[in-house]
Amino acid sequence: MASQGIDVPIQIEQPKEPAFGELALPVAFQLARQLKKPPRTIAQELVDGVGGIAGIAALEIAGNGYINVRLDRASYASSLAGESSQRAELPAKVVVEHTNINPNKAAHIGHLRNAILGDTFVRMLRAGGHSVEVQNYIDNTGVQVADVVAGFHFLEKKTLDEVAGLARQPRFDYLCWDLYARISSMYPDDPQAKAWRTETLHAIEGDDGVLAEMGHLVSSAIVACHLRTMARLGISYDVLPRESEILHLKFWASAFEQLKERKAIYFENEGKNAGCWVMPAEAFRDTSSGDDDSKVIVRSNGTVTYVGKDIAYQMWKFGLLGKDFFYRKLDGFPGVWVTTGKPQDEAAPSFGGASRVYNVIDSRQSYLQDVVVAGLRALHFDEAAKNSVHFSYEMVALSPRTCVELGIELSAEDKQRPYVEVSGRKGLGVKADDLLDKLIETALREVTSRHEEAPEAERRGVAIQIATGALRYFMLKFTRNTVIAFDLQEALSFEGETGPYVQYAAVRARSILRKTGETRQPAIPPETFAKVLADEGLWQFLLAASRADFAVMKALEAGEPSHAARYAFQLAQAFSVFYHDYPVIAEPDAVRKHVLIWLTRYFSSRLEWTLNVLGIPVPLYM
RNA sequence: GCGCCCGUAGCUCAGUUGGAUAGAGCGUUUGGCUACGAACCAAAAGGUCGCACGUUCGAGUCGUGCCGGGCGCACCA
Repeated sequence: MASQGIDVPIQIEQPKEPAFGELALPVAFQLARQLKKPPRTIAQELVDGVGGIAGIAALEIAGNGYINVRLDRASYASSLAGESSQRAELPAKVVVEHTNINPNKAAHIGHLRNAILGDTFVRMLRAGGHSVEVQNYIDNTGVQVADVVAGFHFLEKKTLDEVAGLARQPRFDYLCWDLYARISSMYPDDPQAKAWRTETLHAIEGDDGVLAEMGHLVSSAIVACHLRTMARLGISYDVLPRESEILHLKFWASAFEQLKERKAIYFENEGKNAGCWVMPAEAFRDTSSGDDDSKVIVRSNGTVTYVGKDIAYQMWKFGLLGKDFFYRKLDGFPGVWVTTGKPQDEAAPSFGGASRVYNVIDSRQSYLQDVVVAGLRALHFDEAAKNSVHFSYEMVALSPRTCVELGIELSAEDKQRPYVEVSGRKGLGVKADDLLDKLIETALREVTSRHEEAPEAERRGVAIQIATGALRYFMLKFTRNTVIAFDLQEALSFEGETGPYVQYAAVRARSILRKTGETRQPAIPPETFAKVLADEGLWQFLLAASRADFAVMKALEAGEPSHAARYAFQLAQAFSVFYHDYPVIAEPDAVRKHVLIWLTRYFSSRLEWTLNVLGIPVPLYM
């Protein structure tokens, strides 16, 4: 067989993505082995047999036996004219759940990474035509809320009214940040403080008395603070499922029955877990090494652990629990719904019931995420288990240099480390709002130095957009499994590989288009394209811009928002070169000028589309 | 002890699933503003891809073993 021609299917016969452009394929080497022929012979056969792809490409042999696909530039450019990035909406619903609001303190840089990564991925999913619902889990009954409440009540002797007064302050979360750190530092050597916490926790669990009421007050006030902080970055959520409702509506009871019935968990009679309901270790981990630590799901006192609640919640996300929350609109946040324990008058949309779920939680939680998925599998919800994705990312730590700048004292040991972990308990970290304020202030100085004449409010608006772009890009430029050693100077930079660099390209392109005065994309005949695009620089620029859709979808497939961000940067770089090398307005040749305007407009629309997916705004000027 | 992640230029990071001469940004040195705004561009210097075997036409990428660093492994969430 295969005595003449090639009968092995190869991808270049029908390229899925001609926009991938002029690329080299090592097919000759791959096929040479299968067909037991020299690579150069294979290459020649390919070129002879397959040349001419979809009428706009041709194959040619490179010097080393590789095969290049060459696009016909004029046809390719003409084919881009009517292109749009509209995609048919896919019927299946995707839920993206963040777990980043611990309603006990201000949001910090760790929360920012969670929110920006998750929000960008949501935008990518939507660009891909998926119907997406965004949730944020509110852990409003745990010890962390209890810590803050105990701090107000026992340590500061505040009454409910006094705390309510404080909660009306815009930066109430800052106050709790300090209080939380203060009371946490007391626990190691103050038994009384521990007793305060225990008492508060009981009160919150029983949902009774002043302490419980203070718990509601504190957690909802801090949730509002978080939502305001994230809104500054263009991030919002559709629904906030609260742990309190998971408890009160007895979500766990339903899950518990199913788990028992399917024998996914069992009652332990002996050993250290005696009296608990546990999930056997082999369900969620490889136990061949002899390590068989089972996971406690229900404690010996009859209460359910976090993982148990999370299994019930995960079932609900897939519509497999047989129960639902009640919902009400959240005051002050249009479009945001929150769960409640009682039926409401308002007609709420239907939440949950997804076919796929992404849980955006940092990689330290991977063990627990595995247990949750194992729970689904043990219940024979194999589809749901397969479609439960832990969208994990590494933590944000602080660079030692930044700790010094912030006046944080480091132990001799910490100074040796490459980075220092953020710790809410120690009050060690950079608050999200502080960072944003600092970015805005820096951006405003830059804007003012360039546009003194502009009104202050307008300059401020531009500065906010620049700050948003800088922060979002900074959090996205790292791949998910890279630990970010947060460096303040680096984050505050507006030069080089940064959000503002990309925004600047968009702004300059707009400026050219504004000055040329043309509002529509000029029609260019193929012969003109062929002539002008013979210029290698212009051709490469066009090719780069035409890859926007492909690059974003590729990033979506890889689950890496950083790839999309990096593409935007590379495209901006290509424009900077174009901008420098090809003066558009001053171009004397009218025909060539038309093509340059066409290119600028095409670039502008592709970059702005990409920036929109990344949640990075384009300022009026910079 | 077990599991997961990381080790690439002085620093911070990419590397499109095994392909051509390993790339960006920052920093350093040098050159470019009468503006489509220099938040930019051009050029130079800078690499034993932690180490060693292995797999194959081909390894930064896959396998095994070491070395170094980080994070998990609760009746906390």
